[in-house]
Amino acid sequence: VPDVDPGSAAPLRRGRRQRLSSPTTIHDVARAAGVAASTVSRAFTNPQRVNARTREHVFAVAGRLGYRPNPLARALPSGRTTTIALLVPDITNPFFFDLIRGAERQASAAGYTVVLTDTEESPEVEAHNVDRLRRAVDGFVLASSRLSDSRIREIATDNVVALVNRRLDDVPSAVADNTDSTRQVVEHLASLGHRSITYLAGPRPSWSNTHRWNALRDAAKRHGIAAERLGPFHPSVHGGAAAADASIGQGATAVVAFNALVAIGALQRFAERGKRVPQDVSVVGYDDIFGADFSSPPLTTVAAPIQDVGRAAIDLLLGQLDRERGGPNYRRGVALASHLRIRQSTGPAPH
Amino acid sequence: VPDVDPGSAAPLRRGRRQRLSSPTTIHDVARAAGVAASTVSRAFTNPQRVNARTREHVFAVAGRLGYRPNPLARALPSGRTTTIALLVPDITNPFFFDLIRGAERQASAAGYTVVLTDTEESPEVEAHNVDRLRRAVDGFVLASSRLSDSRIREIATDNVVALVNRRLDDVPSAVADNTDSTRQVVEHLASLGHRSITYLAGPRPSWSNTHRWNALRDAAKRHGIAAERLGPFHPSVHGGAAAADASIGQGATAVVAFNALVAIGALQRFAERGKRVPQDVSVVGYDDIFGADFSSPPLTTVAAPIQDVGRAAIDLLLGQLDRERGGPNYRRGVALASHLRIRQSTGPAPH
DNA sequence: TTGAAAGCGCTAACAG
DNA sequence: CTGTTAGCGCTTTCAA
Repeated sequence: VPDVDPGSAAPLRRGRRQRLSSPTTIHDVARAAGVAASTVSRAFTNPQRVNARTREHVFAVAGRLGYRPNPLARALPSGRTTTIALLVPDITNPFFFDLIRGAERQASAAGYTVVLTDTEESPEVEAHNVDRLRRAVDGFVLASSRLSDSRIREIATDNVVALVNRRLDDVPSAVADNTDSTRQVVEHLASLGHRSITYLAGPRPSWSNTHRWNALRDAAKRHGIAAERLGPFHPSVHGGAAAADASIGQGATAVVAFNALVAIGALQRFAERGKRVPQDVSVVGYDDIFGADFSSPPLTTVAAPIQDVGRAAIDLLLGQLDRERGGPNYRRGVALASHLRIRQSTGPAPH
Repeated sequence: VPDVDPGSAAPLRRGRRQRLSSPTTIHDVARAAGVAASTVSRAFTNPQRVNARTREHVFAVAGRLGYRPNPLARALPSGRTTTIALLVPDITNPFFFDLIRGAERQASAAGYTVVLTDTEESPEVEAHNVDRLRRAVDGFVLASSRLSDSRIREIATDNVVALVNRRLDDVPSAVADNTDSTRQVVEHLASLGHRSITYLAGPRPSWSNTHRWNALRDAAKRHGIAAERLGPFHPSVHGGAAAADASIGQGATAVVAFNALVAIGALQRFAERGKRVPQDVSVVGYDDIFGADFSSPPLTTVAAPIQDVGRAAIDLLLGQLDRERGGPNYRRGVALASHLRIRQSTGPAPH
């Protein structure tokens, strides 16, 4: 690569981005190929509507010139950015890894880019991010949204939205259904002789939190077992420590934590406080995250096909996008079943 | 849920995005404020270059109309997207959480959006993602890139890039420096009576892998200790199982794993194979990830301020962007020191 | 300090 | 099947 053309003193570096050689445009290709710019455009966006020979010629020239369509310029007139925003409340929660990966893969497969933002458990940050990305994406996947129902409806009015782990009329959603798996949890604990279950609650705005608690309370009632609720606690290992202390104060023998982070935090705190798991207290957590299988002791969890949930959410979103363009594939929502995965943190009730 | 509004036959849904009321533009504001569109534009991008009174008036009108600048339209003429791409080789590796969060926070603080992509340990996917995002972002942060030096140089020629955990002349980078912490590892193991250390290698294209192995070999030599290398292994818990088996075959008494995922996988495999840690074999891993503190036994690790590394990488990138616009704050690179965090996976050499 | 005008690179009618 | 022509919403000279 020759360093600099000695003939040109100052030029070559005009424009605002000095070292970036100004990229090949549709016009460069058109000129070099001896066709109109619109033909080049069509060749790329609607190949079947241009003569096979000219099309191949255009592609050849474009390839030779290293032409790459500018996604921004493409998005402006069409309104379509082929970008999807994925909002999660806590990017450091391993629960979201698989969700993110599933969503990313499904989106990539469809030619979409996903921009990921961390809302840090704050409804305000979440709303602000939506606002900021509004015109830069084709739609939003709100995962475990902390926004109010009304705020979500509002957003869904003038944006394409799919929800994850949240149910709301008229807004498509992909959720992990914990109804049956929670029943399994209750029966598992009941069979071990537990007469009372303490739920360590997560964030109030979390739909999953309510869903899980309701399922637990109902199943417990059906089995004639007491169900208590403590919290809410921050959905992290730190929150788990607080939750453990609270449950000790309450004399719990079996706790079911809002999520595995809280459960793992509780496990650690129980150990510090001299409570043996599962001899003194049994611990169950939702979400079979990384680490749940090697905690001390390994954690009994409710496992959901979360990568599939991520995929489904993207499908729901793309379905709506297609519907807007007249496509038929639009679904109201999906619920994927989860199941109990028994490990060593649950055992017979004490006494 | 009412199925369909019976009152509206077909209308209400015109344009390509039916239910989206066409958003307020700069022209709407201009008209309503009785000024030229360019004045509205200036008011938002260069406030000090428009009369204070008109500026306030424009803002008032814009606020009343709910005007939001369209980032795409803004990016087209200016070439600036205020978006940064962050590429990581494995989004499910907890190591990257804090990196991502640090980068995200620093970027947001500067008004930038980050798009995150998972390259799944593949140089091809990585190169492809760069290519695809080329014109949609202002710059790239390549974290633990799996690309070759020459490919990275090539990319850095016509893109703004910052590297994480990779050193390369002329390309700014933020790295966790493991030189001193690796010396600490060697001295720690030596003081426990180990005479030989086995390194469980990570991906060949990983700079960290080479960096760590070199540091280990050098420190071992200085202490008159043997250093062996096994691998490469896939940088995951699965790779760790293979690594454990290999090290058992080799009779290792002290292993240092490329990363904590491999170390945790090895821990599990050692347990399955009846090897006690640390009585039979000591285990150390790089990266003090989520889970390292509650594995069985808790893992001795090399901990780095990885969130700060993420921040630094963004700073490096923004520094270059500013330099392109004439700003001075441009730095070649930063190296943040890491340190040994001793837990229970290391102990006296057997015999 | 402000307005008019010319694009940024691409898409999408509309003719031909 | 292909070319011409208008923009998409905004920025940015250039004059006034």
